[in-house]
Amino acid sequence: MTKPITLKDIARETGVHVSTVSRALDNDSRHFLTPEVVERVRKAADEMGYRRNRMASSLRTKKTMTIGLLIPDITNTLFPPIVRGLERVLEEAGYASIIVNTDDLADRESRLINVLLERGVDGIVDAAASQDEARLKIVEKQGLPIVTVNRQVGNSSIPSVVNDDTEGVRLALHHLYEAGHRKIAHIAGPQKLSTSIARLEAFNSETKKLGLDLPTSAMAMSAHFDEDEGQRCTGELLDQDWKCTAILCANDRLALGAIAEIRRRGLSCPEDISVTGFNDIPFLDLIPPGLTTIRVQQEAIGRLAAELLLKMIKDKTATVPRTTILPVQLIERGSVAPPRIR
Amino acid sequence: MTKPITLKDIARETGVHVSTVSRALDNDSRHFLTPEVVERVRKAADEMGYRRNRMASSLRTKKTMTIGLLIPDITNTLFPPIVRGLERVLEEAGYASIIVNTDDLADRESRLINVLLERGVDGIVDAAASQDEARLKIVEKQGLPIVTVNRQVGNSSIPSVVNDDTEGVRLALHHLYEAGHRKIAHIAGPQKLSTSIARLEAFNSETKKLGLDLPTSAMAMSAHFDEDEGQRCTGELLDQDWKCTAILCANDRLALGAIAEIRRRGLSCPEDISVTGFNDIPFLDLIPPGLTTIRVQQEAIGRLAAELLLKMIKDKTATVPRTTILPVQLIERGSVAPPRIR
DNA sequence: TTGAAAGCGCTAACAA
DNA sequence: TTGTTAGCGCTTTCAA
Repeated sequence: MTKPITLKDIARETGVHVSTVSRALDNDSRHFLTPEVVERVRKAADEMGYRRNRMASSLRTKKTMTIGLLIPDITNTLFPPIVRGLERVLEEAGYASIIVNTDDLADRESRLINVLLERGVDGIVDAAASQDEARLKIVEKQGLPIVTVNRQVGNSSIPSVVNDDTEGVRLALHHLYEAGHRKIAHIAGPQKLSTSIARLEAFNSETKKLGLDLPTSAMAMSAHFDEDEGQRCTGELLDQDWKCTAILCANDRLALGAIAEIRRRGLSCPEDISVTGFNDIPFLDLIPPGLTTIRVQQEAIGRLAAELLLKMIKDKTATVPRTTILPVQLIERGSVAPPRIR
Repeated sequence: MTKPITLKDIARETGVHVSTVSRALDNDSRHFLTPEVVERVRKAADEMGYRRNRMASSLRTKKTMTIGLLIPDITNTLFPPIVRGLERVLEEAGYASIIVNTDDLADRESRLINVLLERGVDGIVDAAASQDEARLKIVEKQGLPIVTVNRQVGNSSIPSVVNDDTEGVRLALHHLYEAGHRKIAHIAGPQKLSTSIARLEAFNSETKKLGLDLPTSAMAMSAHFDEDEGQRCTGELLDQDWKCTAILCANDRLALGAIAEIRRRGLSCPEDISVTGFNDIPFLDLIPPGLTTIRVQQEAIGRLAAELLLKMIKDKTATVPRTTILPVQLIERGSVAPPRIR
């Protein structure tokens, strides 16, 4: 129960003024001092077990060396890699991060942004951005650097680092097309998320380019990115008269649900119906028939976002790219086969 | 780019002293004031968009309303549920959390504890505890509340919230025994972690109680909790003269590796060799043959740890249970069958 | 019930 | 090169 050592304590011990101690301990100002003093102070600080009180220094410098990270849900395997990527570069630069889970709930988002603001974060990385940018405008108005990752906010000017959703859908679609599929359905994600919107749009425009004439009922709308919704939407798709031979899903969990529903109906994937996913979450290779999917670079997204944010923090007037798009990759496994002739 | 409103601003606006404003905004002191003043101040604060500067208040009160969370690796699916459980109860109580990843590296652990200490966290939840308690002693000596979760530190007095590792092993072992297995091997986890140690000890004592006479080579030691090590250890087990009919693995990922290696050798699970895991990570039900495992309550662990920590923060002299053990549950799937008669 | 004043620990002008 | 001084925004005695 020893109480923390302060600069004052070290000053008393070494016989110099606190400001001298402060300078000796600050790498940017130590060169103002004689090496002997610096040495003496540092040694004393070390021996006394000094630890800088960042609250106090933040109060003076207006920098907390902390950034805020908004994510929808840390238990969703999509996000931890982003967190790691972020922390890798932030930690290096001396920043810590406060992570909050919004559950994709608007009121939670507002409340949690406030939590971050109260704690004086130097910047925000938003992996939980909704399409409503009102809340983020508040942040921008404070002059606080912010970047969204994985998702973008409508047509706002907030910089974002995202996956190439369009290319991913194109890749999956062409893969199905080349396997011989013409009647391809799409299970879209929740339309309040930019990723879902982008993927649905890509699906529409690419199928058109391919000359596929799909009924509107070829698109099923999921309410959540989960297995249950994948299952429900697949049911919808299979119940109608128009019969698809393949389902391109907006993410892996929807695809897993799709495969489950296909099986439940006594059909099989890929023999009766081919399925593709998006994201390439862990363990997909172990789950039969092996989901063919689009691999995204989540950790890279985190790293790039951190670098962008750091740049914005260092120079508030820095010009940063409005959108950084990361390449995606088709991962072929067992869930796609030529359509059955029928 | 508006700069933050301070108490001073509100004081000027409402014509009262800053200390009055402070009191009006503090639920514990507002009753000293006339309701009219409170009302007037609060209204002004609201309209002006006041947001408390927690750095400043922390400096005075020595409370940051922030707790630190040490985890080995957020991308390991075992930990996010703990984080959620923690945050659920901490957020409720007005606390935010700083999460750091130690990668189970001793020097990172020290450095990151220091990061948390510099930021003046009010308490620490350590889900990355190693067996070396030296680093945590520093924390305790500061009088800073700390609790370990999932793991315990040797025979220290630091409170912990853990799963019932012993019971879990007993459950899995008896399940195998009842299926007819007598030659049961164990793939142990890294012996620097308390969970691994506890599970290995339980394996030893329970097999003894059951009267199984196992050679020491029935125990393979993994260096990491991952698939590769599971595979390597299984190779070791299968290469020797003593032939096991079942492998009890210290966690699910080791078990997944074990199954892979069994298959690679042209054998099959559970027909030739039965396998059990520990933790019940997501998607296990979708991976054939369906790993029989022990389900642990990670989110509950997080919640309980948070409640414990809060109690310790509120009352530094509070007596808290040294160990809180959560019940575990056997989840039967397809990876266990009677041994082949041979 | 409100105000005045001090100070948390630190940094940064300014002075010497 | 070092010391002096002021003050970041807040809370909390003490006094009125």
